[in-house]
Amino acid sequence: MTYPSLLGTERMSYAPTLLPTRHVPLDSEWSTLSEVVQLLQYEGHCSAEMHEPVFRRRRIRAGQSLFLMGQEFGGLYLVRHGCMKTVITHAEGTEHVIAFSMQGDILGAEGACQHHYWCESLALKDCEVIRLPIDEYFSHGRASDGVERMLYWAISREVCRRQAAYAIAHAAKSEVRVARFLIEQSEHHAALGYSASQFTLPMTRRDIGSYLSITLETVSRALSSLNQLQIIEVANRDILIHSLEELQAYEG
Amino acid sequence: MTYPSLLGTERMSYAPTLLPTRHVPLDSEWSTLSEVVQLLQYEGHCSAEMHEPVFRRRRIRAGQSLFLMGQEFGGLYLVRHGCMKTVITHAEGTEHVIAFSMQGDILGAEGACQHHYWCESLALKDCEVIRLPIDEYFSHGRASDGVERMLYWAISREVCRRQAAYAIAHAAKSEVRVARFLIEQSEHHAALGYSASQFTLPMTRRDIGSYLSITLETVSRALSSLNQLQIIEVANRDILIHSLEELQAYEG
DNA sequence: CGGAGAATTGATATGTCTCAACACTTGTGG
DNA sequence: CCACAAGTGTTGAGACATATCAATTCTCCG
Repeated sequence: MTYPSLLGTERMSYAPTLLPTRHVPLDSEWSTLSEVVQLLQYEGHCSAEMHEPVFRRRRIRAGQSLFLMGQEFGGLYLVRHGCMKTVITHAEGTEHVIAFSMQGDILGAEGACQHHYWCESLALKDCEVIRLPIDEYFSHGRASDGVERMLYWAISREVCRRQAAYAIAHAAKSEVRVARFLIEQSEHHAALGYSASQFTLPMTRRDIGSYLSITLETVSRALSSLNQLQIIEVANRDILIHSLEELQAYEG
Repeated sequence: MTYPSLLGTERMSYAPTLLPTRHVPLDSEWSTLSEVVQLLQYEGHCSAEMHEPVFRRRRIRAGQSLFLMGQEFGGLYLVRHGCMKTVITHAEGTEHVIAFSMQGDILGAEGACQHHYWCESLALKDCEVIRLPIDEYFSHGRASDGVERMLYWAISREVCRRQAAYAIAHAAKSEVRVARFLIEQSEHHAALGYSASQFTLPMTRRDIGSYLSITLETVSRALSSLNQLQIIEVANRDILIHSLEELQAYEG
């Protein structure tokens, strides 16, 4: 039911990291605005320095949390490598997956209007994320160099993502939900330049089920069913989509 | 199945309306930044003029659309009076309600990172909305007077709302979904200074069902069930919550 | 190799959908 | 003002999909 590897969740301090200070920790690395713009696929303009290493990176090992529910807001995070899942834990202890994030995705957007994160983001595989200190931009009232606008643009993109996820999870039948989930994954991979027809899922059937509001057994059966229909080929977490058209047209 | 009153959907032109031009239409009215800040319950700072009438209002009669799916983005809208619903229409023609919005809520947030609205927002009752021309702020590269930041803050709040809606619609049992929906409505009313325990729903059972991914019959049965349990009292769209605690604790 | 979690598959239980009938509400026009 | 129509809401019976419980195999990792 629970993930034992989560027990080792580490916290971090949120010292200002907008610019490298005199004492740069040996294990830290920094990203440039240029890299951030590229990862976000942002097409707007930034007048700030593009090639200075000003955005701190952070590694998260599989199973570890980036931030916890209720934790003080410490900025957005941009996924550089790896795969994360974001969950809400209800009072009764039940976990609910609300998003899977990969390269170029934003984490923590729901904390930007609050002072706390509303959910927990944790790594499915070893990850590297870039901290985007929107909280510092916000509180320091910095000059308008286009960076803040880019960060808010990224947040508004998150609204679209959540909306799309909502639509996927609301399809009538479980097999259709699973089909649309696979399409979402496929498109996400394609957008990053990877194969749209062949990929390995980083999450368990239970996670997929939680995301789609169905049980893990139903996810498994749906995948087997789509497999038998020759629309996809499933081997554990390896997915091969034989016909994206059939998958998109699939309505049960 | 469909709403006949929607047929009369009117379109409007999106001429720049940031400042009143020489030809102010007789039927138009304008809101001040002060009013917008108050409606949004925004606590940040704006250095712009607070009491100039710069934000155009627009009336929408019950059943009419504010914007349609795929329509070119023309800014955010802030609800001043009335009640709206936002729907996605799928290729097959099925409608899916993704949000109900009332006073102080933002519409069109998903269009801010695109050039088009992704969904349709239409009035459940006669409404008045205020246009927030974030598109013009964005394209004109305006000075940093705090207004743009406020608009993006409003968008980030939308991420939280969508997330909350997601959690509500993902509860295991239909009665729990309906219970949580009522709690959401109650809290929304309370936040606006209205009664948390007594209110009239502006939407049909079908709309509620679409929002919660259940059928209208199931919504009706759930309400009847909660009524019989003495937790609430239902008479058509009039809701009286006898015990908010029991409603929150209700798990089937 | 052994153990724990992950995944598949089956049998049964249960909740929701579907189809249907009926009562209530609202708005319109004679 | 009433009759009527169309939409809204409630309730019931049966069909169907998914959840639940259970057994087995697979996979990964120490």
